[in-house]
Amino acid sequence: MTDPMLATTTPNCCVLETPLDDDDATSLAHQLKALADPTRLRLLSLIATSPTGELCACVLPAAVDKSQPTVSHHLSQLVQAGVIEREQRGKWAWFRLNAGCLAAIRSMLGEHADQTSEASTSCPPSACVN
Amino acid sequence: MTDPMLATTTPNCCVLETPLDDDDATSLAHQLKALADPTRLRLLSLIATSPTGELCACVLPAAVDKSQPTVSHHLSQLVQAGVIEREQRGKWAWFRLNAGCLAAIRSMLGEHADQTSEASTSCPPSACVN
DNA sequence: CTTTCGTATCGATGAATGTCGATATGTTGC
DNA sequence: GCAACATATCGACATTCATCGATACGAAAG
Repeated sequence: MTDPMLATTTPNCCVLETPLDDDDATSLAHQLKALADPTRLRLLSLIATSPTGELCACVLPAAVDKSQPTVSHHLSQLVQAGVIEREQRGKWAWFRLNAGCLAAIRSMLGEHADQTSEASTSCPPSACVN
Repeated sequence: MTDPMLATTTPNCCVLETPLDDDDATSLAHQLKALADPTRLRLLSLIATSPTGELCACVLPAAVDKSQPTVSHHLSQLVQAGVIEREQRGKWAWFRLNAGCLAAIRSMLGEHADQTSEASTSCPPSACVN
């Protein structure tokens, strides 16, 4: 209605199709914020790449070199964001990836961002880390 | 080498393939942090959905209802992260999406996150916003 | 050259966040 | 019930960050 050149495949789902309203922007920002931390990304990555598809919390403090409360805190953030799922098994807590959530976040970042431009700079050349 | 069940399409690029080392996690976290703010997401979305593909900075403070210094600050963050590009044209600054960067971030979140699971919860039911 | 106007930088401030030690909760085994 | 252990919660602290007013920079116009 507002813009005739859009409406290709996805109606109004992602950042590249329709200007986000405040609510959508806030909720997407929440999701991304849950991912936007080195320790949480490493935890997520460890869980996601586990051969069995799940990982016991007991190995994680050592794996990411952080204290047990810190790891517990980060795991809670990831669970609350819906990126991973928690299961109590005896006295151990096991975590599993929720791939659907990650896919949803990815699609919010643009369903067809690939065909639009073939990675001009890929991203920041080197200024990225700072 | 470490895990025989991987190596499907992407070698070692994303969170779902290989456990991230500290450096990769830090740089990905930086990228995501640049996106993980409601105001920046709205700015990005406005620029990305502009019919001409670019937008003058002069319209943005009103568009997102934030002060001019605040908008300038957020635009700088997005430029530094490589998500948008800046071009000085006369006394106006114009911004354009760098779709390649967004695609790169998306692929870091998982090339084939789609086929792994069909959005069980999609994401957090409603607890997401808080 | 001076004024005007768009944008960036500076300084300050209040809020959010990552981290950890201490402690509470909860589950297993004796 | 009690001891042992895995995990969560609490309180505190340092750091980061979003925001804005004031101001500096830069380019166009007169």
